[in-house]
Amino acid sequence: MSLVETDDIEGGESISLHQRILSDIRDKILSGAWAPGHRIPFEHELTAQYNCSRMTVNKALSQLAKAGLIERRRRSGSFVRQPQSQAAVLELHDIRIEVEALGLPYRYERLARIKRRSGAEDRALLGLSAPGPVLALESLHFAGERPFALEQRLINLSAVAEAAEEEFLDIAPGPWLIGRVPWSEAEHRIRAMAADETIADALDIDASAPCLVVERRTWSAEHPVTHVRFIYPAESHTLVARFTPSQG
Amino acid sequence: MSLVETDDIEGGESISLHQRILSDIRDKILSGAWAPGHRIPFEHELTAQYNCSRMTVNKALSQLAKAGLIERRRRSGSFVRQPQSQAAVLELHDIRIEVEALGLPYRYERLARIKRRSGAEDRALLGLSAPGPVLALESLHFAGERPFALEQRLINLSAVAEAAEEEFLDIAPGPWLIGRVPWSEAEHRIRAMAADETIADALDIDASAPCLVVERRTWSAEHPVTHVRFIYPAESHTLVARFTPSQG
DNA sequence: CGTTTCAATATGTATATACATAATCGCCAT
DNA sequence: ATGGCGATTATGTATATACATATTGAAACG
Repeated sequence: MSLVETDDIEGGESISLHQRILSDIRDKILSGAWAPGHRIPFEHELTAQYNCSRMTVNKALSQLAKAGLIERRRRSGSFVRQPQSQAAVLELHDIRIEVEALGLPYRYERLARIKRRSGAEDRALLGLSAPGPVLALESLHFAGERPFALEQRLINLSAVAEAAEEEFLDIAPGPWLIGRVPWSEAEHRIRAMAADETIADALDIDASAPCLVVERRTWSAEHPVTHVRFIYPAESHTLVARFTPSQG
Repeated sequence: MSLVETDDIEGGESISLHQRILSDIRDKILSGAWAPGHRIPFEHELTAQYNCSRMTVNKALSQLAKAGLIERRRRSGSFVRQPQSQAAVLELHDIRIEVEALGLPYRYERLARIKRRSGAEDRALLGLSAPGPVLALESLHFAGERPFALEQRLINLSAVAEAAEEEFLDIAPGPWLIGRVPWSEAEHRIRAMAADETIADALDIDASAPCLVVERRTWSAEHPVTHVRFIYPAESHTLVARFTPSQG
């Protein structure tokens, strides 16, 4: 009814008001319209603007605060934070969940898919001793409009034959592999790197900008399954891992 | 109601009910008490258990869903999700051991040592709510002739009073703290960064060269102990972490 | 016997309200 | 002036309530 009537776009898109406030503000921040340090409207002002209750506004703002986009100060208001703090967890690395945890729409796009006989480099990455068929995939993960991560993956077709039949147009290789192939061991390598031209191009960042690189090799019962390299723009990504000694 | 009365340790720490529900459930899941697929209590059951309104329960569950720990299905209930955490193993690394493993001679050099009352930034890094004395240390770790890592550390003197008497000229803060302070929890943040001039100078690399930054916060029994930031030149360092799925 | 319909149920979203808490501003007294 | 103190203000948390929506299970129907 009159609740959703703040001029809808002609899509008739029926997203929740809460989502609408959230993305409105996020857009303002990410587009730079509201620079870091800028004070965003008070809850009661947003309440008036969107013609809704304070609880609804509050929930949206709390969410933005938890995502690290804004900082809230009692009696003073809410302020756009310095860009940082995109949080992710090292544990299982499902990019969709990472992105959605930030409250951003997730999108996946396959860039390339090549089936070939493994060369020396492929074998080194996968840890194979003998040549064999491999599938090389390159894809992009988006958070909203921006590229979030570039994925470069090798799949050992000797270990996962069914992958040869999959196009990976609609599903990312990570989720596809999970559940299909029980993994027994994995190794992460994490490092920093300057973006070369190809990477900078794909991620839409400056050439030689610093990137965080996470590589993972996975084995299943001694057989190499896959090698994947995720490349994140430095400013958009921080890995977070929390430990407690021994017992979980 | 017996649930709510666990009542405060003598810190008077009064966390919100919402936080309490959240961590209760998270603990159940992460400890394995509630396995993947398990149906967690309905909102109205939790409402009864915690003697609170549905909104409060709903907020907590929504948050868990957004974090990817549970999945919510209308009419059916909420269920623990599949991908259980692999206990992340990035051990607290000792730089001396890293360097010596490379077969290079290790050397440590303290650059600065300042005792001060914690400012806002110090408190943010350590996670302190009230001001108090802290020790700020800056040191360099060498591998052979070359700087291997720059260390910037804060020690909470309220938690580790003896550190105030130590000069840290001959022993690095890391090894000094280990063994003296049993830690109960740690959080790592890993990211890439371009070196600013100060860092480039200390590490003897080009300005704006990519660096790997590892930050760690450590707590002992709820008390913040130390915050440390290691900055490595990108080309000299890769973190390696190896997991085996935590059997459960 | 299969299909359609409908009511029951659990979650999703929103409202109005209330009181707590922290930070700030301005007033007042020294 | 100036240092302290109370009033004001914005956020933090919780409540009770309402209705929407998706899904399920069972009843009604052809």
